[in-house]
Amino acid sequence: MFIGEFHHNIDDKGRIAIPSKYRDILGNDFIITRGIEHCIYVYPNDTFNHIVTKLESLPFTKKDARAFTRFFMSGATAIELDKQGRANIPSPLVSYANLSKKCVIVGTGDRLEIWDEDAFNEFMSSCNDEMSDIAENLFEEKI
Amino acid sequence: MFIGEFHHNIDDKGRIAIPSKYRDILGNDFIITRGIEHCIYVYPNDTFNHIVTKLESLPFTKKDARAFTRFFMSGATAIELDKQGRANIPSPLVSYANLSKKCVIVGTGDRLEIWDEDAFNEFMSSCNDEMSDIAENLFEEKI
DNA sequence: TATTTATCCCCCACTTTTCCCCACAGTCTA
DNA sequence: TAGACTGTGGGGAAAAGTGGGGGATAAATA
Repeated sequence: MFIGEFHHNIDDKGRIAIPSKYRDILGNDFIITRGIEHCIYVYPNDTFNHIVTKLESLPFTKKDARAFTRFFMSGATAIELDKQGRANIPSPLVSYANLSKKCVIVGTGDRLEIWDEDAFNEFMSSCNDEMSDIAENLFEEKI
Repeated sequence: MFIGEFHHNIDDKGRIAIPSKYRDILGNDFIITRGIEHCIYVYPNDTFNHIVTKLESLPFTKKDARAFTRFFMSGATAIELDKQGRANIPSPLVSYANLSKKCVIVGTGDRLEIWDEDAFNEFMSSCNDEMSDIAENLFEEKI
């Protein structure tokens, strides 16, 4: 399970070090793709394949299915870590997530997310106040 | 499986390089045809044949079936890559997809899509805002 | 039928990008 | 304090993408 928050730099070549703590779970190759809030999702192969299977069950004749599949699959890239444990982020994803230099890598259970540091701080502070309301509607009964 | 996003140029002769990453899956000959959002779909032969079978199962007595089959089949062309790994796009498809110079080639699971860069950016930014909503309604239960 | 015109491929050469390797600095551990 | 590990930066070789020229084949015209 992915937990925690790490602050790493992405360099001019689009390389960013994956926290060593995660490498055991991720292995040497895995998938990254566009995330919904302009961040990057990092999935172990199994998890990603599972989502793809779900998406493939949707017909391409449905507009929303096309849009989401395009969004999700076109952003996806198979990553292999180099000997230093870094992932090479393709430039379309770098610009999608507005990664400049300072990045944040956070674990969110079944995946990692890579954020631009400023964007992450902004997002977190913007919903900190609402968190009480957000939590309110998540579950009906006791968890 | 086709994933990823590549930015290539189409030249005056209508040639565009298919990303080398895809050539293994596609092989040397495959099918391209009109896609729904004014882009070009690229299918391996098997996949294309499978869709054709599906379309043929629709009765020609239905107006929509006739229209869509006509749309899909009339645009189709068999492509052979040249020795540089480029596909020659027939001019009707070039104009259908408004390809000028800068193009985007994206993988969407079972096929590739070739877009004019401007058109692609426009489409993606137009549905970026909705992507959260779209994702919201795609699945009811956990995927 | 012969000549011209156009089209399509193939090949070569250049540029750009990508990938892989090495090196260094800071931190933690034994 | 020495050694190992982690994160960061840069250089060089190889691959991928791009553009243009030339020859073969097909179409068009006299």
